[in-house]
Amino acid sequence: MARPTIADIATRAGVSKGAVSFALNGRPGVSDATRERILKIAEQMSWRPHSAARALGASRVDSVGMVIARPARTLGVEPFFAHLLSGVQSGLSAESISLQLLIVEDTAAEIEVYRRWASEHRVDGVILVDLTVKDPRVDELKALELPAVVIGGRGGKGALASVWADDRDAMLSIVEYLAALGHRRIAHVAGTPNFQHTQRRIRALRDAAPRLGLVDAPSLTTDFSDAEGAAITRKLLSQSDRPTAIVYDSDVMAVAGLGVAMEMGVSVPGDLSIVAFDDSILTQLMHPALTALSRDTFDFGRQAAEVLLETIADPATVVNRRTPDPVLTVRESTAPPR
Amino acid sequence: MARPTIADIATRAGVSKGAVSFALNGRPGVSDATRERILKIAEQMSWRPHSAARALGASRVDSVGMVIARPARTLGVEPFFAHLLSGVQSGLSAESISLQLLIVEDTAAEIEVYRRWASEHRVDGVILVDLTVKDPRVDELKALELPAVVIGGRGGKGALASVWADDRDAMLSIVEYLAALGHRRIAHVAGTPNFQHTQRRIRALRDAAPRLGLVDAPSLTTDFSDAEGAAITRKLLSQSDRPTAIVYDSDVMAVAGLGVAMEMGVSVPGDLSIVAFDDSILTQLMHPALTALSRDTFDFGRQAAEVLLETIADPATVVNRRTPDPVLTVRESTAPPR
DNA sequence: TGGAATTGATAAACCGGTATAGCTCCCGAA
DNA sequence: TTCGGGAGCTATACCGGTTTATCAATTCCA
Repeated sequence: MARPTIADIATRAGVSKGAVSFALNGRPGVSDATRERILKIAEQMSWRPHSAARALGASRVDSVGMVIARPARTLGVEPFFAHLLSGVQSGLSAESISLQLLIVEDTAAEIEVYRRWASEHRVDGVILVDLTVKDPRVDELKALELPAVVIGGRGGKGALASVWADDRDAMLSIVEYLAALGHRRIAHVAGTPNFQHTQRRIRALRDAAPRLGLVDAPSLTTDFSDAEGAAITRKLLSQSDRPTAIVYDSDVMAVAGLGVAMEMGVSVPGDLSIVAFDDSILTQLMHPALTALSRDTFDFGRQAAEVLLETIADPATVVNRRTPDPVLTVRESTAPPR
Repeated sequence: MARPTIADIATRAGVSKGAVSFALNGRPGVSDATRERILKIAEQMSWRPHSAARALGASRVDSVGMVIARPARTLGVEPFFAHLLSGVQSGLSAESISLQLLIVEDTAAEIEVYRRWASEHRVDGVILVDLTVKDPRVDELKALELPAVVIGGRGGKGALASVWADDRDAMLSIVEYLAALGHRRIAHVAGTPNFQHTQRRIRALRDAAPRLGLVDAPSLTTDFSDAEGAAITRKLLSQSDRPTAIVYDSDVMAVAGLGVAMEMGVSVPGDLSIVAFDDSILTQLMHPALTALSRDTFDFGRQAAEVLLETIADPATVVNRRTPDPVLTVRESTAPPR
């Protein structure tokens, strides 16, 4: 038999389709003996549920979606998404729920995808990344009544469930470390200004500056590209009172910055300390290897998956789960200023 | 109305469900006038097909799968997959078919996924990457009768459809360039020996060596990791008659190799020329920037999607499509030997 | 002009599950 | 002894589409 259905199992077990359904889904309605027998037969016939049939009957598709709205060009460089994806999948696989991944160009396209997914019943819920200030996706998803979890930012006024890390504490751990080394001129090459986490990091630095006695602590926003990271670094290092330490919001920009420093004859870590806000193999491949903030991205994804499943099961309660703080991995690119 | 069904449309148009189905799918059975009217009503009610219902009735799910069997750790570094994915999606989006992505640890797990997908009817076909010699997945997929397309290697004895690049020509373009510069000692830091493309590259180099008058042209296999890339480079550069040029099978290994050279005081490109077999932002971030072989990975993915859709539509004919040859992007890491 | 073929539509079966109303036992309490 | 009630199971409707058998009305052609 090509592909057994529950009807086949029912015939073989001498019971009704309904009884088989009850047995296979572990719900009351059949005796333990019958259940046992049915399960054994299903196993023998190597039965597997037909996802579409189940989706149609139970109005859930056992599938969640994730849309990444970034040009593909800037994507693959960062291990961040690969780790995140793996984590999400590991969180989903326990319930054998599948993941639909889509890479699109911008937020408008992303919202279009959500609309389509909702109307075609293709996913039970979605995972959001790269939350911006006043993010239009939040309202859209609420309107579509599509369960969602936000990664890396709070859902905003209790709107969506979220899994978030404390960017503020993370930034503090970096600058406190640099200040302890003796740095007083610290610059911050930040990411896109409309990202929530960019804002939080900028604010954290600004707030901490007086307490740590920082002379100057500018945050300069970029588009996260290596080109802008390099350009800003060049500008910073050309100043008369140049910073003795630079914090980069991504590993790619940090690497680009390191390149600029070397080009300009600024020795790292002698004349300049460099810290990356994200860790990856990139930071380790460099000479000197870069001090970086490492977080457990895999676990991040796993938790997001868990929270999403909870949200799907019970859309009423909104979970906001905080993940462990990232830790600073000190390597060769940081030292006391000369 | 929350979500219109074709029954709703049928009522409103004063026709039967069947007529609506015919009209919406552009098949004969309704007059042009009626079709027009039905389409307009569907549009007005913003109807979208319920994917599960359609899947159940038409026994196709409008979804294809792709499994990547690599530890997540080694994944995100290479933009390769991000570009490939984007390309695949762009090829699929024309037919609004969705993509299921799964990252697993090894081939055994990958095959398990195929079995599950097949039995649960979750995908109409799959895209295979990283083909090995005597790849067990090929036979498995044929047994499951799951349409598939192989990326970057021929399906083997006309088994599976494929989209492939000519690794042989690619390797030749690199070594001929190096030979023209005057290099006679060229080493090749290859990838995993069981990958088909690794084998093809090794063979291409070996075959070309006599013709180009190469004194020595060893190929050394690795696990694609930066660690092994660095270790092998160290070994090569410690030899008394060390190579004047090294070709790396991946950009990550090339970067690691560059680091080793700098560490050992071997100047690049003065004492050593370096070529990477894959291009990415990584190679451009380095100092010196690395000469690398660039291919249009996005287009690669797009073509794979197209071929897969053809294969799903007509499983009988096996397409083997060759993609344009990659081109060598010369940067600062190559020069004539001293 | 009459029978065959074609067109345009309908009703109903079907895909493979889930959910529910209802039926039959059997047990315990009144 | 009877009746209420729960356990165990069956029959059937249902989810939202697709597909097929059927049929009436029209067109075609000899």
